[in-house]
Amino acid sequence: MSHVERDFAARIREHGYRYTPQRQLILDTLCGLGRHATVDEIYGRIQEVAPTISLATVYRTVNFLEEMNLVDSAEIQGDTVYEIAPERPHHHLICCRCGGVITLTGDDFRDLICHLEEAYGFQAEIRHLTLSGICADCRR
Amino acid sequence: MSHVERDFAARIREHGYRYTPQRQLILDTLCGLGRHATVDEIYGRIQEVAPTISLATVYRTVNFLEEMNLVDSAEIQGDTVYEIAPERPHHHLICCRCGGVITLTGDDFRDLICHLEEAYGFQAEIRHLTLSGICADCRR
DNA sequence: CTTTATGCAAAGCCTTTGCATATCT
DNA sequence: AGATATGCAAAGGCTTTGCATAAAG
Repeated sequence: MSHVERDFAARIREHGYRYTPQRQLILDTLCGLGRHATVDEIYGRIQEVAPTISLATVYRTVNFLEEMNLVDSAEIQGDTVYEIAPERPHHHLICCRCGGVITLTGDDFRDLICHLEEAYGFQAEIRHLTLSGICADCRR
Repeated sequence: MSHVERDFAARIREHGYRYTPQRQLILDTLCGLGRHATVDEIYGRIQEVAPTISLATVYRTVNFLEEMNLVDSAEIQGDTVYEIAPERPHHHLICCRCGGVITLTGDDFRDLICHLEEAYGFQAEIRHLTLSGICADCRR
């Protein structure tokens, strides 16, 4: 169990909730995947290890973990996907052609945010953005 | 019937499909609303005028119109919404607090697109983006 | 006339929920 | 002990689909 996982447990218990095997397993699965996953993907993976876990629990758990801010959700091409919430804001570039995902962890959006604030007084909260386009490989 | 509507008819017929009263009515409704609308909102409005139109037709029609590139869809706070596809790319800033929508029609994203291309070789296709944040009014 | 579109009703998904049981603190 | 979480099964909502009928070109 890494210190990251212990942080999960602490963050959950702080709020008076329980760190159950199911919640741990779902967090582990998402950590292991290291990418976006649908509820069905999570459920499938988990069934190999713990076949008694129910789909309802996966749904309840991802919603719960999202509320705890331990997990982020996004809508990608009609699917709702989940992933471990990164410490820092991050963003994804998704290639329409090959489906590849580029993850941005830097400040690529800082200028845009400043611009929107100056031009419209709008304080953009861009923590997890997904943009479509064509990646470098596919353009060749 | 404005010239815009005639364009719709032409665009549909060009592809060998038919410009039916139902399709016209749904396009009219979206034009009249001038904003995002859910299928239910469209259906509700239309029922006041043409109560015989079916919900299935509204679903089929918005999908059809989206395929014709006459209508855009977006996912806003869990709802799928539709609107007339603008000639030019445009974007929305949505205030988390008041729900207000600011529509951007300018080149606010040009710098960002250039940056992503330079930094990652990624050719972003940003035609209809929705960002969350807090609007100027609510910040006061 | 031929093909496409519609209305209706039924089926399909994905997701949530009620309730009894089990489990965590 | 007392509250929360789980599993199961059922219900809910939204969306799609099959089929016969109607209507557009």
